[in-house]
Formats: sequence, C-alpha cells, structure tokens
Amino acid sequence: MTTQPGSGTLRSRRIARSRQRLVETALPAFTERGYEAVTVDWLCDQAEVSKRSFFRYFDGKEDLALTPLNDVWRLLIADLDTVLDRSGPLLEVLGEALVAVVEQMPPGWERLAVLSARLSGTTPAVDAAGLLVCEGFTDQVVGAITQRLPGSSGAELSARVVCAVAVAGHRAAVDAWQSEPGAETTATRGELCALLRESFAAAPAALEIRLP
Amino acid sequence: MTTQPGSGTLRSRRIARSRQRLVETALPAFTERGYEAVTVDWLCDQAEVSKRSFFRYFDGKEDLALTPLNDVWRLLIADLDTVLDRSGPLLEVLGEALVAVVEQMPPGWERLAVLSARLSGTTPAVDAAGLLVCEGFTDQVVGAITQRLPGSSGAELSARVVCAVAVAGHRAAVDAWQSEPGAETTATRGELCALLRESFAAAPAALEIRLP
DNA sequence: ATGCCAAGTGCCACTGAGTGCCAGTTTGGT
DNA sequence: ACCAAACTGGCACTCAGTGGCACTTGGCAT
Repeated sequence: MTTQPGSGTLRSRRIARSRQRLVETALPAFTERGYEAVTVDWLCDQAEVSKRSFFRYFDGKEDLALTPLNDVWRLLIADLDTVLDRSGPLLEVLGEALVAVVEQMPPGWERLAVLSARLSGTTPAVDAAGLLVCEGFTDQVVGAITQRLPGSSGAELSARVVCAVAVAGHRAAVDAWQSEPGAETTATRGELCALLRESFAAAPAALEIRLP
Repeated sequence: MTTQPGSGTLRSRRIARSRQRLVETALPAFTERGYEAVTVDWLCDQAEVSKRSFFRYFDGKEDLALTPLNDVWRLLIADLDTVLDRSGPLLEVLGEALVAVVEQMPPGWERLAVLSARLSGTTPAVDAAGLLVCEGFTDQVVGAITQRLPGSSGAELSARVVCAVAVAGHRAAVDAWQSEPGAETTATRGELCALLRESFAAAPAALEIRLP
C-alpha cells in the first residue's frame, strides 16, 4: 500500500515503510533496466528486506509492480458498501467513486502510478495481474449488487457489464494519462480525474457504434 | 490448437498430434489432481514430448490449460477482417461472429472446453492468462476499427468499450454453461451459443441499471 | 533415388519466482 | 517483568521457463 507512515502500531508502520521502500526501489529499476532484468533477490537486497518477507508483503512481483494502481481498486473495494448506498445509474456512481478514490491517494502517488501504468502496458505478466485485480473488483460489485437487488432478473449480468465498462474506461483513461508527453514528471492526478470523467461520460454512447 | 489431424504437411500434423495429446492428458489431470499438483515435467513424460518442445508448442502452462477456450478467440482474431466487413452495430457483429466461431469448433471440443472453463474459474493464474488473451482480442479490434473509421473521434474508446462488453458477455455465458449440472458430460455447444446470444442481447440494456 | 538444408527436436544445465519449515525476535497486553 | 501471538530471517527446496548445442528428419531440387 502507498500508506503514509504515522498511523497504527509500531509494527504496522515498520511494515508500511518496508513496503514503501520496496516500491520506491522497484518501479524506477523496472523502468530503467526492464522488468525481468530486475530480480526479486536484488530488490530485497536493496531494500534490506528478506525474500521471505517480500512474499509476505506482496502477492508476487507483479503485485509489487502494480501497487500504486492496485491501491486504487483495493480502496474502492473497501469502500464499496458506502459507495453503493448512493442512488442513480450504477456506472455513474462507480465512475464518481473512482475519481474520488484517486483524489484521496497520498501525495506523490502520481509519480509511481505513471511508472506502474507504463509497466503494465509493456509487460504482459504485469498487465495480466492488473486485469485480475479488476476482475476481483467486478466480483465484489456483482456480489454486493445481487444482495441489494434480490430477485431482479439479470442484475448479475448487468453488474458484470457495467463493471467491464468501468474497467475499460479506467484503462483508457490511465493509458492516455500515462502516454502524455513528459508524464513522468508533470502528470497530475487532476488530469487523470478529468480523463476518467471523460471516459465514463462517453461510455454509454459507445455501445451504439456501428460498422458502415 | 484443437485441430483435427489430416491437413497440412506430415510435420505439422505431428505437431498437432503432440499438442492434442498434451491437452487431452492435461485437462483431466488438472481437474482431478489440481492445477499446480500436475507439473509440466509429468505431462511431458505422459505425452512423450520433451519439455523443450512443450514450450515450443505452448506459451506456458496456462496457455495449455486454456487451449480450447483460447482457440475460439484466436480463430475470431484470424477472421477479424472478414467479420468487420459486415455492417450494423459492432456489438451485434462481434456477438454473431463469436457464436459462429463456437459452432465451427471441431467435434468433441465441448468436453475439454468445459474443463478449461472450470479451471479458469478455480485457478487465478489461468484466469489471468485468459483475460490477457481477451485483451489481445480487444487490441486487434481497436486497431482494425481505428483503421476503418479514421477520424471519427472517440472510435477507439467506443471499440474498447464494446469489446469489454463482448468479453464480459462471453465470460458470463461460459460461466453459466460450465456450471450447469452434469456439464462435464452433457454440455453442448448449442447450449453455449444460446447463452451467448442471450448475454449479448441483454448487454445494451445492462448499462441502464440503477441503484434505488 | 539421392543428397542437401532448414526446421524442428532432445537433452542438460541454469536462472529466478515462490514456498515450507523452523528457530529466533519483537511487541502489545497484563 | 513476563507471556503468548505475531512477525521475521535464513535456508533449502520445487517448479516453470530459457539458452545452447548437437542431432535428426521431412521436404525438396536435382
């Protein structure tokens, strides 16, 4: 997690710092020397964490690489119950919640998030792990929706479709954001939020697209 | 590939037979003894293929596990140019093409496809690989669409969204198909096609879903 | 038929991710 | 100060996947 230190017990702060150190070491290294050229062993050396602990802190190398981006989804999942208490079109609700979560990420988040996004576009293994996290998000939403709208036939499929659109919108926005010139130094979360809103606003009409 | 032998050169038929033997050995073994309990070495032993060749035939263990399902997407991608020559709503065109591809899979396909689908629901690593293949499909469609509809602003996002919906529809259909009681012996591709049509027909309305 | 060549193959050693185990060390509560 | 539970490090291990290289073999031109 990209958690700012200072909260929780001593122990959990130590863990947060170790994680942070690993992410901070890893993402630039991945970018400069290539994802597979950087080994977990080397990273553990650098960050002074044992390999064993590494795998306690992260689900794997891909999870590490995706930490900044995954944190967004994880936070959104954690807030799901609150989010779904709102009313209105599900797609809009999810879109606004996504923007809200991005806005509350800790300062400095964008620097690492850009690297994470690029990596995801470059390295299939990382991309796949990202898709899996989004799939987990979908499952959560589907579960929550079928619980809230019991009996309404087709609610499950609807939830699935809406989540798929939300994920696609998010991916498109992040992709555009990350590929802006000079993004590694100047990309702001404000820009990302704008792109997200754009994608989500355009999505409903997108289904209409026809071949001539 | 789930290719029926008899076509191509002697050499390519040998390869096809080896692949087939591996798939035929692997999927039941994965199902009975668990995905990670079955090692690639053991499979190579059983199918009398060297490990080196295994990795020439498949992109990896996950690719092997997903062969029946992936073949559908690969075939669809191969036919993309023909498919996109049709006119009408993109989502419908893709849906019909998907059904058509399923219908032309070789006989006996469903038996292995069911196993593949279950595995994908059980084993995250397999699921992730499947998502990646779908992502590849999306990229192909997006490429083809932006080439065919140049200048139309937002075509890329639209294509992305439609593909996301198509993939979600496919997943929902396969999921329902695979979990029917007794699917391992009685699931027919006719049933799958019906489910696919259902999902695709219901998808456009799904975006409207609202929270109360 | 023959013989050449590139594509395909088997084997072996190697790397690197990820896990099981277990004995030691914090740390929070009492 | 003490204890149980949570956490840690280190080590050996498994297994997926790759590189390298000598060897076979199917396809083809002659």
